[in-house]
Amino acid sequence: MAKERVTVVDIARAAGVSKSTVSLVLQASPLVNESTRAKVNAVIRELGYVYNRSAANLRQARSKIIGIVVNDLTNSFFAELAVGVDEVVQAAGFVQFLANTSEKLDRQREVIASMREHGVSGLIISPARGTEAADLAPLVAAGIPVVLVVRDIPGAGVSSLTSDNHAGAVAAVRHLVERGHRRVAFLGGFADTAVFEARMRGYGDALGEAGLVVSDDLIIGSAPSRAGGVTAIEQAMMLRERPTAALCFNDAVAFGVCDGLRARRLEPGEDFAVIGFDDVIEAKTAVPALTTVSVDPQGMGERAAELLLKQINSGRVEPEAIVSPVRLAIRQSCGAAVGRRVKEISS
Amino acid sequence: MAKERVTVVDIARAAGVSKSTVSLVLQASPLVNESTRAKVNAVIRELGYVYNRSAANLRQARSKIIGIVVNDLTNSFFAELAVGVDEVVQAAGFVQFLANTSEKLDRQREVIASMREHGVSGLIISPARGTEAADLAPLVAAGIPVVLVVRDIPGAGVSSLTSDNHAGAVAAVRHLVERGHRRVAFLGGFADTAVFEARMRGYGDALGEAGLVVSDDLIIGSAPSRAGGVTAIEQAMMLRERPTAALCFNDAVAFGVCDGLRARRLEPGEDFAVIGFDDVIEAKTAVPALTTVSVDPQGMGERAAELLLKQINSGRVEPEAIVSPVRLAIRQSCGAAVGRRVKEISS
DNA sequence: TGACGAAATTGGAACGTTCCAACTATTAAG
DNA sequence: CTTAATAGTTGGAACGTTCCAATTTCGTCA
Repeated sequence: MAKERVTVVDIARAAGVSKSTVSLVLQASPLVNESTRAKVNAVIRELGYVYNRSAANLRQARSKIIGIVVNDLTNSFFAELAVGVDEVVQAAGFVQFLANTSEKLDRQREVIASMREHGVSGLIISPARGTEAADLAPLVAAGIPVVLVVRDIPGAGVSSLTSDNHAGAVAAVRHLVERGHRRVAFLGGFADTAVFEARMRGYGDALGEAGLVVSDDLIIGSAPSRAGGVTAIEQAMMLRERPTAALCFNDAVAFGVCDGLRARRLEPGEDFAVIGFDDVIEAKTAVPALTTVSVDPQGMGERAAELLLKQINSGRVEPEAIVSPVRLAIRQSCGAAVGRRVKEISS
Repeated sequence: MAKERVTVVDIARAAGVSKSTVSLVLQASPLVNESTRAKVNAVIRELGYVYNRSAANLRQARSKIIGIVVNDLTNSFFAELAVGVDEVVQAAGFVQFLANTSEKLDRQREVIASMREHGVSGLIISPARGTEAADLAPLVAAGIPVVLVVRDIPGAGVSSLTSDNHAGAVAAVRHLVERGHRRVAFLGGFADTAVFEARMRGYGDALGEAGLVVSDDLIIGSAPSRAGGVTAIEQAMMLRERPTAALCFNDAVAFGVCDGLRARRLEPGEDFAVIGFDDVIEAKTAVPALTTVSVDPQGMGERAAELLLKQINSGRVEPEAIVSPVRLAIRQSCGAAVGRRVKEISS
């Protein structure tokens, strides 16, 4: 069944008008008379016509597709970001190509090339580690709007939307210090990323302003995952002078830190204060609820999409670097003023 | 810059061959001479040519795009499923359209329509709740291969890939019973889904074969989320005769149950046995590591993609309903043989 | 040397849409 | 009653590729 494709000329013939008129109807043009529009629409429904976007894309340049490439979909931060993007992109009548690079540069190169071939009218990219400005050059040369999210790439000449990592870290550490902590660790994350650098700098600055020295022992990198958090806290607890609190690179690490604490019979939030970063949805409902620097990934996805759409519609526009403010969501996991509760069972 | 698009005829002219030859080179046809192939490829690189898939799609029917629609990307089970799909689909030279429906039927209708317009050559769908066979009818009428994942829709006449929910539940409950539990609850999930029905039936059957009665009190539905798990276990703990173990609808619920348990100062795995369903990546690293029915979401995505690709390549093929086996991954969260450890601090 | 088959190459007609300029009806103004 | 303006409608030429049938080039064998 459905051997032959139904095309505009088929409905034109059936409706007794020209294909041009049908095309006008499809584009909801105000030029066509109300009654003919109704008739054409009726025939469209009747014959089960489906619009062929490949043909349309061929004729006109613009394409109603936007691409989104993320470095790790498995991380719920990025999954939420993607649904944020999808939300606004869909509402604008676009459709999203989503690709996952798993932090692999060659994979990223492939998917970007593939998206270009499909004529995406814009790209939202959370770049894989090690992405350079040169990787994006062909895109900007071709005049394709690009919005970088989460990780900025200096000198790429495209818009970016990042969160205020430095301010967030400062706020978190300040809070910890106010609650009496003197030995605060910075746990998790890969040291060679800009995000890590900014958060760690905020951590150091806040410590400094409180007159505390920052000790390299207390900065422990790891994979930015739950498993990484477990190993980081283990390492931290091997220190002679153990920390009593930690700012974690992200929420996944923070959850891992909580796990590791429990494995040592320490209750996060009571025996040790932990603060995360990102505020993924589970942060609110976890036990103890995670105190974290709220970045609102879904909202970030939405804003990135809006920014991209704006650039797409208004032709070419100046690249802008937006850093969105963050706020500290204070919940239970940082509840420990030092010594508030003396743990009976030691070790 | 890059005012004019570079097309096949441009490279044909520059390479001193015809556009047909260029097209042949692009398709890696064995028909063309090795030396001309090299020359053409050189020119392609030199001029920065990018292939126009819209034009190609227009000419030929097939499109190198597959669509994947999931009901909740925010749930890491589906995120992992999506990366599994992406993996094999990308390796096969396809690209994926991913859309999130948030369980909304009209959203689903829209995205499926949009994907058809883009000429996807196949669809992997994890249908929103309430999806009916009629919703998929236009797709099968148009001869577009569809693979349903996770949730099957009876009578839709398309292939499906589900996990053996019944057997998994049976294995889990059997394990609990062997460890001495008599009052086992079934927590979380919406009662009106086929997946819920299958898992609950397995739960009931296993109880029955052990000579235990199934009590409606112990079957407590909730949203299939972490928050839902918290409320479900709270409700369970209000019962006069409390359960000592629970099979949860999925891992998210199981994590919520653990949270709720801790909020009552009960340690999951010691004071109460909990088993999840799905085996998301965090299950392994959580503390306590979650005993769960392993479904391998990523592998499932891969198999779904392979199945779809097979159908796409081999023209039309009989719809097949595959139910993939599951295994019980025994970890710590079910560690409690009843009474094995007497909790000192009661309440 | 000529003929033949195989290997390469090629021009032109699609594919289904949009855009443009031109056209026809209809209405309003003089 | 003519003219001008306005509202709708229309045919045909693109867009960049693939496919087909036809053609050229080449090596081989009688």
